[in-house]
Amino acid sequence: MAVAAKDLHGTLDALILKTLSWGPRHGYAIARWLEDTSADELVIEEGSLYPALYRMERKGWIEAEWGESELGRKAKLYRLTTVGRKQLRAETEEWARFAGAVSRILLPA
Amino acid sequence: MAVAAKDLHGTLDALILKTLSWGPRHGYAIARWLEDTSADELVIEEGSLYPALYRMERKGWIEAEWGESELGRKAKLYRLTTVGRKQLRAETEEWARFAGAVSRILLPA
DNA sequence: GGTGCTTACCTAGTTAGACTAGGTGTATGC
DNA sequence: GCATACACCTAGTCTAACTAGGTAAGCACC
Repeated sequence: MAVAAKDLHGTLDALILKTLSWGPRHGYAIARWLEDTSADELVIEEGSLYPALYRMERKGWIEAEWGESELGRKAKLYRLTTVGRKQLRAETEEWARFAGAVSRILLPA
Repeated sequence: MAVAAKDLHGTLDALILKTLSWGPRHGYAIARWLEDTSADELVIEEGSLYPALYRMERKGWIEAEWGESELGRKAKLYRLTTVGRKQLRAETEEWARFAGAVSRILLPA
């Protein structure tokens, strides 16, 4: 059984932005999608998720609106802004460079 | 020009352990080696490095001994312990899983 | 001999992100 | 009636890395 990463090490924002790049989603669904897509290798704690969403909303990367989930429940739907899309590109690039550099040192060629 | 990563996001310990796996080195040389090897994509701040070395010494991953640098200066030489070597394997594996999961989500296939 | 650069180490205090550990309320299934 | 899943929220803590300093020795240079 895959032991999940304990710490998202600064990648949470990028992961959320990427999730929303596929279309608007509510918080709970973002967490579920990331966990499913990573085969539970990433675990998104709610105590990390919701503060991150506020942070990103304040920064203008995402916008929220109350609506309904697929199951008909009250849910806060988030979607990417133009600034957020730009931010996603920047963070993706930064991740590629960082992860590449670390991997070249840590992992066998 | 490569803009260096601002934050090592929890990889510093693994990077130090890996550096020492090639043989004993003093703190300053560890930083130089990592920066050179990553073509300056990783920057090791001294305010991060020395506290990390203490942390790792306390945990028994590395051992220190005063000696001389290649240039004949007083320097504290660190080397991996058996526990540290085991820790390096664990952290490398953890990094591979984590970076893989994040990359599969963020980066285009 | 003074000035500046590099080597080498160290530390106090701050920041930021994710965490733990709780809480609310609604709906569904048994 | 009770447990579980859905969906959101928050206070407080932890940790790693950061900024921004400092010490000291050796070297080159004029």
